Amino acid sequence: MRAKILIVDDEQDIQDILCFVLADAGYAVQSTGRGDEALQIARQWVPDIVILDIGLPGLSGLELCPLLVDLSIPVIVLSSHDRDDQIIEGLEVGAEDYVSKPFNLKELQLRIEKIIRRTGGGEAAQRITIDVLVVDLKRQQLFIDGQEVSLTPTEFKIIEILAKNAHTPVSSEVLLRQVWNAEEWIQGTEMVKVNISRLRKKIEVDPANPRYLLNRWGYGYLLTAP
Amino acid sequence: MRAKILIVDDEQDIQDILCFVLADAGYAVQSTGRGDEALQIARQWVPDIVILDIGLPGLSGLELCPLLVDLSIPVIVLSSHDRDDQIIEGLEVGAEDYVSKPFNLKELQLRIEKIIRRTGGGEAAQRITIDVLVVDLKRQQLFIDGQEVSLTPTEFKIIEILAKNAHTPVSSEVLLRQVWNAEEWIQGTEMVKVNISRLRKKIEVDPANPRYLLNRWGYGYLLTAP
DNA sequence: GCATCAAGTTACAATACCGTTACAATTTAA
DNA sequence: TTAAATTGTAACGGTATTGTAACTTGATGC
Repeated sequence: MRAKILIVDDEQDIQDILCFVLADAGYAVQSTGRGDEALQIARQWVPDIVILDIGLPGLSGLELCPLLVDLSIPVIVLSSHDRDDQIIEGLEVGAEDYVSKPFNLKELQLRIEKIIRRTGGGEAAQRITIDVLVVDLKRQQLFIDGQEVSLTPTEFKIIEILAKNAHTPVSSEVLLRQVWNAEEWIQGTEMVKVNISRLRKKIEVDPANPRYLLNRWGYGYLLTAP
Repeated sequence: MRAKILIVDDEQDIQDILCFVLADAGYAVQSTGRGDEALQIARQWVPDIVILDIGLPGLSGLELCPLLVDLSIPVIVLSSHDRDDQIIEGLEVGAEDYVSKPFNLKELQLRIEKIIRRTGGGEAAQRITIDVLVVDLKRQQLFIDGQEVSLTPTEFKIIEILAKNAHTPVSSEVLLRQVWNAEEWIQGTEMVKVNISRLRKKIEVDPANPRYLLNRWGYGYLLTAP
């Protein structure tokens, strides 16, 4: 899948240029000039990188940056060339990298590539995204449309296994083995049924007609998107 | 173990300043003005980071950089402010990061810390900032909103581990292992519970409804911001 | 339609986890 | 050495979670 980049800058010119160049370089790009909107997009779209102008009107870049870092999205901060202290501020609020304006496009691209290579290739997938569902394996959290849903340990284990096998059904037997470490089970699949039911109550709008956590009759359960 | 930094610059002044400042910041430092010598030191001493002036006489920085990258040592490139193309050259030969001369020392330090934290090399991350919480690892102090909170040694160890895993829950088992060096523990998690309780009394406004030091049922404790 | 089995729901009891308090043991500072 | 601070232990209560059972709903094949 193509890497997703979100551009946050109030200058329309810069938005346009970056959008064009980065889209041309093969990235999926979205852009906005407003901080609050950026946060919303970040939560729903979950970009791989955010390029953020620190001198943003409204919700300022300095405020926005740590929020993005909390979502474990790397941030490249843009700022004016002469303000030396802004570099430091930018790095202190947790930005992954810093580029000063007026910036060299090639430099920016190289820095983007570097981050993507690291976050994408380096460590084992920390989070799994299935449409609006985001499963953060490290933080043990589930997000739906950017909204956190609090799950109990067993519930999360189920979601984790289903997410790792997204779109394909997982049988109750496999779930029993993986979640409950049950090599042989005298009991039936009671626990699976009950926990699936509990899960649907939490993550589905209408638990009776699930949209994400589906069942394939005779095969098992699967996590998917509408 | 302290992180090791090798400084490669032909200007004696810069060598001296960097040596002094970085040694003061708690790093183990070596420096040289010659490219071939730098390579030799890198092979034998195996620094965690090399700070490399790209405009080096003899074996040039541009040639040296990829050799260091081959040794999987991250490189921060130093270069003159006005030469824009040097940034690109620097990044293209595999440098991890770039700082232009005349550089701001604080910026350089932050970039060093960032790389070290990522590569997991030496544990030289001096301070960890989580919103209004600042954990000073070197001085063993905790600040909340700039106000110092005095902690006992064990309390600080707990905060340190939680800070290093900011926003992600750490289980009692891990805490026991890391704080009390308990490979196997006959006792239960009593000490963890009690110490967390004591910590909350110190750092929370309302210990019964904590805002920073939270617990996620079944997962563990985490340090976060409201 | 009906028997059968998979799947969903509900309620309840057992359990695991967490927070607090008090007190003893230990270490540190004066 | 004494006093204070720190740390470990035990016990209790409250609450979230989990397993179990009974029952209902829905799908499938004859």
